[in-house]
Parts: sequence; C-alpha cells; structure tokens
Amino acid sequence: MSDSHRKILVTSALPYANGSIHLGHLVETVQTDIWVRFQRMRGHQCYYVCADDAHGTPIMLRAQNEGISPEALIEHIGKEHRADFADFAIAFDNFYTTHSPENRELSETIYRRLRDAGHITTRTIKQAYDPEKQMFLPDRFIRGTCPRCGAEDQYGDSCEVCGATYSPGELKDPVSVLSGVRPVERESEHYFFKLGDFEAMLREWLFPDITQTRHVQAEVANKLNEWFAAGLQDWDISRDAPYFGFGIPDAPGKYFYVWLDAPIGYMASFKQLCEREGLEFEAYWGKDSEVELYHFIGKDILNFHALFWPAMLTGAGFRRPTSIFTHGFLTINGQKMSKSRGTFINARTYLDHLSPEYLRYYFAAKLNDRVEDIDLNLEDFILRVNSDLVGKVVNIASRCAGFINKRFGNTLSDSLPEPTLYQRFADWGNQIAEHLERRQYSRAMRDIMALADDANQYINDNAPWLVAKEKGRDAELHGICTQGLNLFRVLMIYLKPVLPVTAQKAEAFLGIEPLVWSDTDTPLLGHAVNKFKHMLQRVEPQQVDALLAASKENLAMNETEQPVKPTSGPLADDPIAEEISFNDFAKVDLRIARIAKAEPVEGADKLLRLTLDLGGETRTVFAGIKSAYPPADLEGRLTVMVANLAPRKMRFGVSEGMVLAAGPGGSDLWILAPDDGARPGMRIK
RNA sequence: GGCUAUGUAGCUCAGCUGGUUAGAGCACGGCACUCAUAAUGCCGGUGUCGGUGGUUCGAGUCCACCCAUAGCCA
Repeated sequence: MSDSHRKILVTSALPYANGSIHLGHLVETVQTDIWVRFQRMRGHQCYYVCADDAHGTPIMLRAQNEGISPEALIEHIGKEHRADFADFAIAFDNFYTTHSPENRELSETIYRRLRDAGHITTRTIKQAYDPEKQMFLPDRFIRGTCPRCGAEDQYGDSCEVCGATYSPGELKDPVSVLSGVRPVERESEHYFFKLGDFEAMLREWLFPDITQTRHVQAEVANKLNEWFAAGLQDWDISRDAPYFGFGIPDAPGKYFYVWLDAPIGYMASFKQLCEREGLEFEAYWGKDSEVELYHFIGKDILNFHALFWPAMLTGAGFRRPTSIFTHGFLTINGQKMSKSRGTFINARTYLDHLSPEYLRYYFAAKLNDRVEDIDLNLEDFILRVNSDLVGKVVNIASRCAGFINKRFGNTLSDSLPEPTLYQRFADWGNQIAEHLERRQYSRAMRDIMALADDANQYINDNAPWLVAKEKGRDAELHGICTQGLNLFRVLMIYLKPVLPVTAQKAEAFLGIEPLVWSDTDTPLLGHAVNKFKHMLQRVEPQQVDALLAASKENLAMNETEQPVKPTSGPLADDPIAEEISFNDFAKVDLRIARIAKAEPVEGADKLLRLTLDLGGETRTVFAGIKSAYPPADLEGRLTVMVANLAPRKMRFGVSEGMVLAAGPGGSDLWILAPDDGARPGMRIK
C-alpha cells in the first residue's frame, strides 16, 4: 500500500428503508466513520458513501398498509435516516437511495452486460402464490408447521424451533401471512445469474496464496468455502409483479430482486457525488481502477458482497472491491436486542438521552478486525465512558487549564520542561495509527488510555498545585501546565476519529485549526488558548434507565397500532408472555404422572395433597384444585407435572413439583390429561 | 441438521507460531493528594482459562467429542 497519498472509497451497508436506524446499524456506521475520519486526518483522500435500500416486497406492503405510495414511504424514511446518522456525526460524503435514476441506469447497464456476455439464464420455477392478494409470496411471508419437528407457525424457509431449513412447499398447513389463505403453487419464469461462470475468479480472489493481499478476513474465507464445496448455483435475480423495484429490460412484468440493485446502490450514490463534485466515476469503478475500495458489512450479508457482487462487477467489466470488512452483531447486556426488555434501542431514542460520543467511544473500545459480536453492557458502558473519557482524558485538560487561565493570561509557555515525554507520546502515533488502519480499534483505545494514565501521573508527580503556592516558581508552573495540555492535545489527535465533537471542543479551547494526525510533530507553544469549558459530561445511570424506559414505550406505541389484538377472551385477559428460546423451554422437565392418591389438607380451603407416581419415584405435590375436583375423581388419573421445579416448603409440608391446569380458578379449573398410551415418567417435549 | 465463529478474574477484554508462578482496565479494599466534572496517584486480593477425553517432557494455546451463544444455508 503506497502510503503517501491514497485515494479511497468506502461504503457502509445500506440500511433498509422499512424501519428506523437502531444501535445495531450504528456499530457499522460508527466503525466505518472512525476509519474514514482517520484516513482523512492522515491526509488521504477518502470518500464515504451510503444509501437507503429502498426496494422489495416489505416496503411495497408497508406502503400499502399505510395508504401511501412506496416513493412517499422511502422519502420519509430516508429523511429520518439521514437525520439519525448526521446526529451521530457519521461523515458521509453522500447518502442516497437505491430508488434513483442513477441506480436504475447502472442496474440496467450491468444486467445488459451480463446478459450479453451469456451470464444470465431463465428457468421456470414453482413458487407459492397468494390467490387472494394475487402475488407471489417470499418465503418469509408464509407460515406453517415445520415438516421436521412439527412446530407450528414457522417461517416458510426455516424453523426457529429445531433449526431445520426447507422450501415453503415442504411446510405443513402453509398460510399466507398477508391474507391468511393457503398459498397455491404457481409456475413463473425467473431470471438467473450464472454465478458458476465466475468460480475460477472467485476462488482466486477469495483464497489467494500467502504472497497476495487478502480481500476478506480469514474466517470469512473459511465460511465462503462452503459455497464452493456445495457447488456454485445460479442465483435467482428476478421477482414477479407486483414488486417495488426496477423492471428488468426486455422482460415485461419482471423486476430485479432487491439484492441485485442494492450493492449497485453504492455505485449510484457515488455517481451522484461525482456529478456534484466533478469527480470521474470511471477512475473509481473502471476495470483498472487503482483507487482503494472498501465495503464495511455485517456478517449476515457476506454472500451478497463477497460472492455475487464481485462476480457481477467482473462480469459487467467493473473493478472489484479491494477488501470487504465484515463485523459481527451487537448484543445488549449479553443478549440479542429485545423489544420487550427495552434493549431494542433506536438511534433517535438514544440521542434523546445520551451523547453520541459515548457510544462511539464504547464501540471503538470493543471493535476489532474480527467477525466477533460485540456486547453493549450498559453498566460497563457507564463506568467505562466516565472513567476513560471524563476521569482520564478530559480531566488532563481540566487539571491544567485553570492555572493557564488564571496565572498566565491564557498563554502557553515557550518551551516544554519534558520534551522527551512529549516525544514518547508523539511516537505512539505510529502504533496507534497502525491499529486504526487495521481496524483494531480496541487496541488503539487501550494504548491511548495507557498514555492518558501516564499524563495524569506526570501531573501528580509534578504537583502544580504545590508549585503554584510557592513564590518564584511561576516558570516551572507554567511549564508543567503547558506540558500537560500538550499531552492532552496529542491524545485528542488520536481520539479525534472516534470523538469528533469533543475534538472540536478541544480545538476551540486550544484556539487551533482542526487537528490532523501530523500535528503531533510539533508541540503547541507560546500560544494563546481560551477559557476552559467542560467538553464532556459524565453519564448518569438515570439517563440510561430513561433510555431503556423510552425504548419500552416505543414498543408499546407500536403495539397499539396493530389491530389484531384480541379484545376479549383468554388472550385479552392474560396476553401471551415474552418469547423464550427453545433452550429456555427445554429447561422445564415435564413428566407424565399418575395421581396415586389425592387427599384434602387439613386447615387449607383450596389445597389437595397429591401423591404422584412417576413410574419409579413418588412425589408429594400440593395443588390448589380442591374447589374444582373432588379427590376421589382424581385418583388413578394421568396428568402432567413439572418434575424439576425446586421443592417449595409450605405450611403443610414440602411440595415437590407442580401439576398443570388451565382456567381462571375456583371451580373453573381443568387439569391436563395425556392421550391414551402415555405412561408415568415419560418426558413431555 | 450442516457450516463459520465465540466461550479466559464480579464486569469488559488481551494472551503471537504450545514453554517458567495466566495479564490489563473497570469494580472492590487500604493509603496519599486536593489542581481537576468525588476526578488523580501508589499498594493489594481475585481465576478447576465452557466441559470431558486425548497428543506432548510440557496445553488457555494442538486434536476429538459434548454443552452454550451468534450468524449463514443462494
């Protein structure tokens, strides 16, 4: 990589124009933005483009539901997305939409070139069709019973209970999510991209020998290897009307599948930038372009970017990306973001409560160049931001500024008392830059914080507050504080890609031009600074609590919009509980039990003491079903019990489990009974 | 189900090609200091390195299997 003056084009994955930006999106845009800002500070030319992904069935249907055109919907969402990113200080050069004239033209061009080179084929396929809605159904819009494990209400392509994948045709009792009717199978001609034509190119590109540069991370290549092992198949790139997207040239009623034109949206967004700023599109995307091109993406969309996309580009005579940088997902407090826990946090909700700088730093402190997931632990978030940013970094300026303001007329001294210490700080720049370049942000942040510790130690060792009290030591005091502020300035240079807003405040305080990386070369001396103002407030736990509460409220608002809620009946009185995983369920050990004995409990109005036979073991269980069942009716019956419930001491003895019953209570209670053939001790699963 | 990853102190994470008593920050305890947004400095304890087997003179590091978590399966 020639380092003198690089030309770089960077993208983040396109957010779907069907919902709001949330913290998961921001892991990626923050990661990309830090990298872009870093490159610019190093003096390289680095453009950063993105767009909304505006096509596809979900957007078409949502617009229908809202009674507006898809164009109006994506326009509205686009505005919201732009504002969210802008407020997180994401420094896009252009943020566009895939529903643009540029994208239509480029998509058609690429398609025509692929077709003319023989890389497109057609085939008639059978697909589920909703006869009432009169449209073909994507797999996600069909639900039914899993053909393997029998779990009900599963998606048309995979079962969330047993993990099986299958085609919608295999689903038992399939139902269209849109109309509730059973889909029929219907034939349709589809257009396919012959991915296999590019096998040799892709193999070489993805699995280069050690002398060549890697285009994807090692673990990504491992993962993609699977596709070659299975044999590259044709990729279905067409969808039938009605569809919101671009029509396929010379193919009436056929549209490009949203994933065909989405990555082309990177090009289209850049094209708009070219037109605005007079850049030469071909120099960036032409076959022999030497500009560096990087796509930052999440691990879920790897195949589109690392297989289909380079193949499409190659087949259409464009350049391939230099590298694809894949990152993991965001969990919050160790778990998937959850609407009911209030951890499905939208960008806007976050901004209403907290500064974006906190989150940018926290992500930076955790991000690396691997595909690992990162966790936002909210308790850790508060401690870390307060300790690192406020307690360590900003504090350095705060400790020195007062003396400079009060004693030296806001002017720094003409020399440093410890030039070697300053030089050591400046020398770390190479190491930190290398970490940032390689996207090992967590290492960079660790190094920076270690330096911040050193700076605080320097101030402690030199105790300016003592020197200030002694007559005739003004020059010494002046030097110590100037040294401290210069160390702070170096740290702000290193942190500026991560904390652009704080860096700006530091620049305002120091009275200097925007910092660039090479500013570490020379310390700031004999220079007039401004009065010190706080650059960053501490995070208060209450702010985080409020954020979670607000996220829950958002959920409540969304739920009331859904008309399907029952207004009477059991579900209205007692709504279905929060979703659990299969593993949660598997923890409950349910067993068939024979009620060997049922007897009233002296002194208890509602309880029966049941002696349960588990086929080898007996349990005593107290059940509150006296008003519904005379004991004699129960003896000999089979029922269902929770066998691994922790024993519970009651006034009348220890209850070693629980029998299952339904109903509101009183005499309206019905215990469960298994079908004929079940025997005591059998597990229910 | 297959595949790719991940699982190390209370929390968040480092541990390169296997090699002496497993590290950092935060949290916690003690001391010092008061310039600073109660911030800072010094000292201190803390771990069957997810589990079970195996390879090896030696394994957190390699192999097998198992468990848990995440994503993908055109």
